[in-house]
Amino acid sequence: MKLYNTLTKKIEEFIPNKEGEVKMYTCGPTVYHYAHIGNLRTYIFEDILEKSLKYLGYKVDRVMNITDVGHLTSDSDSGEDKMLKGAKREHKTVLEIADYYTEEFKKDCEKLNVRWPDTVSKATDNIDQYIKIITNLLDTGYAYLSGGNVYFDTSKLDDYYKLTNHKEDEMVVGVREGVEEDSNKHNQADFVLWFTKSKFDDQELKWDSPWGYGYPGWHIECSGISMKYLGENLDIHCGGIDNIFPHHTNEIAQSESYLGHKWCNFWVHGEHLNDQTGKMSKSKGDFLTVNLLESKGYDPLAYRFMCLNSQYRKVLVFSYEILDNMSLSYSKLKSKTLSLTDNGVLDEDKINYYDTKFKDALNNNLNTSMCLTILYDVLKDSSLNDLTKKTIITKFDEVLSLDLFKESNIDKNLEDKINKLIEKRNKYKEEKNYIEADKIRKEIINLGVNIKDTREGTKIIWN
RNA sequence: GGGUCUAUAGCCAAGUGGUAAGGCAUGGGACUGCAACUCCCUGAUCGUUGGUUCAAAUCCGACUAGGCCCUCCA
Repeated sequence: MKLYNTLTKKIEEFIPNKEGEVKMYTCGPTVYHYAHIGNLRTYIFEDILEKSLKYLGYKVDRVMNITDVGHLTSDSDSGEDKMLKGAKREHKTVLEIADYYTEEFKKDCEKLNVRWPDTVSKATDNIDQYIKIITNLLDTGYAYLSGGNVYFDTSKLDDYYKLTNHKEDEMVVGVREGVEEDSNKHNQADFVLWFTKSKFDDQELKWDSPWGYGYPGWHIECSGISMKYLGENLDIHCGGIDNIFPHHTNEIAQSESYLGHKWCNFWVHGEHLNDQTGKMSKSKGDFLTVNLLESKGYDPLAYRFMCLNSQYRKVLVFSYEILDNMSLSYSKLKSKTLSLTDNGVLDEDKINYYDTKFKDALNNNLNTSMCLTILYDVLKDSSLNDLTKKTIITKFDEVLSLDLFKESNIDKNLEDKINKLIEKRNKYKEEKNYIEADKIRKEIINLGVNIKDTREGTKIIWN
């Protein structure tokens, strides 16, 4: 499989450390608020990657963290803890907040058919692991104590910026507002591994450590959890593109210093979903959640379809115009797949032919847009019988996960009611009383469904 | 200022050197009492500009526009 590797800035052939097996780590959410659909885009991408690897025959072992402590609004000692901020906002404890939003995140994933990873671990469940790593980094001189906190010493590394090509001299400190420099640091780029001293004394979650009562920095959790569950050699590390710096840069620094060897060969990052003004964020403009889209009548899977129509490395811009367009495409596609029958005999040659094309598209840096084109090709191929089409597309949907053969939930009472109305309408139609017939049609449409007159009679079209 | 990515029809988008996939919309037609659904037909020389080449949307340079990162972020 060819994938773009942020580490080399090239599309490369993906080769795992152990043939046929992939150890994959993906950065999880900080559960202090609802996820917006931009956040979820990354999880959709990771889901597609995981399922593609499996489709191509790899055994995939995937781990994700849940950040429920330590993620500050800044990496200097001046930041506010995101979790704490969420708890204050809602007058709850940090743990209540974490549990609540973890569940909400899980629900969003279910709605988007994002598979929950095999191993999902909370940052607060692995404190001993972080302490083990930090102790080692202090022993080997990669870390130092200052002002009560433990820092990683980036000056010990020649290639700290290898993921970004940043040049330290050219870096602009405080590009963002509200970033204060931490005077305890020896170098500008150093980062905190363990806090015992924060300006925010009311930090709820703290643990004993060799350096005092405190809590871990944000970056150490991903390194710790990854190594605990996936070992010393990782094959793929994913995340949103914004994580490249500083989060992933710091993960590499601390992990490789700890291990004494290269840690992860492939870094794969998902591009953002932007709104028309640029980056989507929770603090600005519409807070687009899956729930919001649903309340406006959109199927969450139409959003998944929208993501698949693009490619994970391309900026995707959100607008309701585009979502409307994609919703329509999606429902048309689905009505086609749902109308496929079980008639015919399986054509193994054709199945293999399309399966190969589909795999080629996935192999090509997850060309999901091409995957959809192949899907349309299958539907249009007049040499294929329905059963063969259905078999091929069912396989595709293992990766695409668009529920292409899942009927929407039909309300039985509503169905009866509509059928009665249709009967009534047909009577009027026979009498050529089209005024009354149209009235009934309008009534049916007002119930939220459509009808279609066919040779076999009137059919209900469920939206 | 440094880094990084992008620029293809109204919209989404494929294309990785040989004369532009696909989807949605639009327009026309079939079907219909009219419609909806469905089906058929219908559109672009690829941001601008140099260069390499027999041949470039595809490679190289410049320019223009835009996104993101440079210690919140997916």
